Formats: sequence, C-alpha cells, structure tokens
Amino acid sequence: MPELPEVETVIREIRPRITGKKIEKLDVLWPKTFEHRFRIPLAGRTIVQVDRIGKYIILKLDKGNLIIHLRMSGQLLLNPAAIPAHLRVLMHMEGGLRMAFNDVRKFGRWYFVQSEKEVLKQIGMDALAPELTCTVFKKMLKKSGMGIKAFLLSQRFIAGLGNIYVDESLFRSRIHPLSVSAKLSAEAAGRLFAEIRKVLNFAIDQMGSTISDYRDANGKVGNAQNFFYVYQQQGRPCVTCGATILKQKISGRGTHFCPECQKLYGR
DNA sequence: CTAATCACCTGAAGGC
DNA sequence: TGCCTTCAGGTGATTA
Repeated sequence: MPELPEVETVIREIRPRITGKKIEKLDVLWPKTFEHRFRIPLAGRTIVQVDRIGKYIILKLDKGNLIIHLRMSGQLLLNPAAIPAHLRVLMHMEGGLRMAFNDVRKFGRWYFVQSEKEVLKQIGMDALAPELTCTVFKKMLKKSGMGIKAFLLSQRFIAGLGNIYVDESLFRSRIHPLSVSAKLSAEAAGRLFAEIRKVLNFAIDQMGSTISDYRDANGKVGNAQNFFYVYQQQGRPCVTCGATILKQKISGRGTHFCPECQKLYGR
C-alpha cells in the first residue's frame, strides 16, 4: 500500500503530535509485528524525533529507535474514534494519546533497535534526499545490469518508490519498463530523475494515493489516485498518443505502460 | 550479479 | 448463493 508519499503524509501528521511524548505502554495483539530479535521493552522511552527514509518511519527515542514499516496494508492511526478492525499494536503515550497500528494483511513490521543501521543497512538514499543528485542517479544506473523496473523497485539504490510511482515515473519520462538501466541515454536518465521527483512531490501534495487500504493518521484517504496516467489505466487510451495502455507482469509486478510513447532502451 | 518464485496474510472481485 | 482462482501501494529468502 504505502510508498514514499503516503509514508511522508503520515509522518507529517504524527510528528507534531507525538514528538516529546513518553511511551507508557504497548498492547501487542499480533506479536509477529515485532521482529523477535529486536524485541526490547519500550515503556518509559520518550519520542524525541520523527523521521523517514524511503518507506521506513523512524521514531528516534531518548534511547534507541523505533522503526515502523507499513508494508502492504499497515495504518498508523492517532486517537482513532473506534477500535480498528485489524488492530495489531496499540501504543499508549502520556496524556492519553494513543497510536493504533491497524494492518489487515499482517505484513507490517516494528523494530526496536539501538542504531537504525541495524534495519536500514541495505537501504539506499531516500528518493527526495538532497544528496541524491541527478549525477549520482545516473552513475547508479550506469553500474546496474538490472531492468529499470526492478532497479527502481529495489530499495538498495533509491528508497521510497513502489509499484504505482515507478509506473507513473517511467510513463512520464517516456521509458519502457523493460529497458535495461545501464542502457538508458543520458537524456532519458535525466528525464527519469526529474519525473520521479515531480511524481513524488505531487503525490505528497495530494496526501498520497488510496487504492483500497491506505489512510493517513487521521483516517482520511488520499487524492493522488485521481491523477494516474497509467497505473490501473489498462485498456484506456494514453493521454499523450491515444494508444491503449497495457498491463503485463514485469519484475513480478503488474506493470502499466503505453507501448507507443515509452521507448525501449537495450534488451 | 540478475532473475524468478515462493512465503508471509487477508479480503475483494470475477468466472462458472 | 457458493466455490475456486487471481490479484493487491512490499520485501526477504531461496533457488536457478
């Protein structure tokens, strides 16, 4: 469910409300939410900062870090009006503030670690990080023999993109999803970099995309799904050329693209 | 190193 | 109505 824009929307909402708060108690209704090897008591810790790298939410505590990944269907809800139907963890903070982790599919994970590196060592630069320049991005592409779809979905190089925003970024930069990363022209790579930033920032402005499960910390849906060019648009005409948008499995994921507008590089 | 497949889970949707 | 299959904003392990 959530990719970078959805996670960013959530942390912008929880940051001002939970920063500085002490954790009093944790109700764990689905223990596998916690990675066992990291299971350490959280009660008594204070949340000092709320950050994000890719799709990982990082709550910096006075001692250690609580890292949360929503995976496919996780939701963080602040003071929900009713008990959510698929409540997995309920965090009680001082002043009666509660943060519920609702997660239908039970894929979401919470990690409590001393250093965030323990969880994020394989994760690349955040897609919106200032250090990730177009030059750095092009160098990573040149070194990779992977297909561009797999490259962008893998979080090892750039963190934060998922299936929706990969498809939208490739369409907008006119690159076929079966292209080979290292074979992109310099111009194509530059377009891709720019469009990734535009797509993500636009989606953040729209409070993320809601296909089915995604809700922000206030339980509200996003709006970015109303502006998709290709994602779930198979069978409809391309907005640029009128050709029919196709959907086929690439890198194991349903992939949406225009066979006319998106050029194949390599392969 | 890259690619493909399965595993982890639940629920919605479509075919018959 | 009901049963069966397929699919889903993700990622990690395992196997070619």
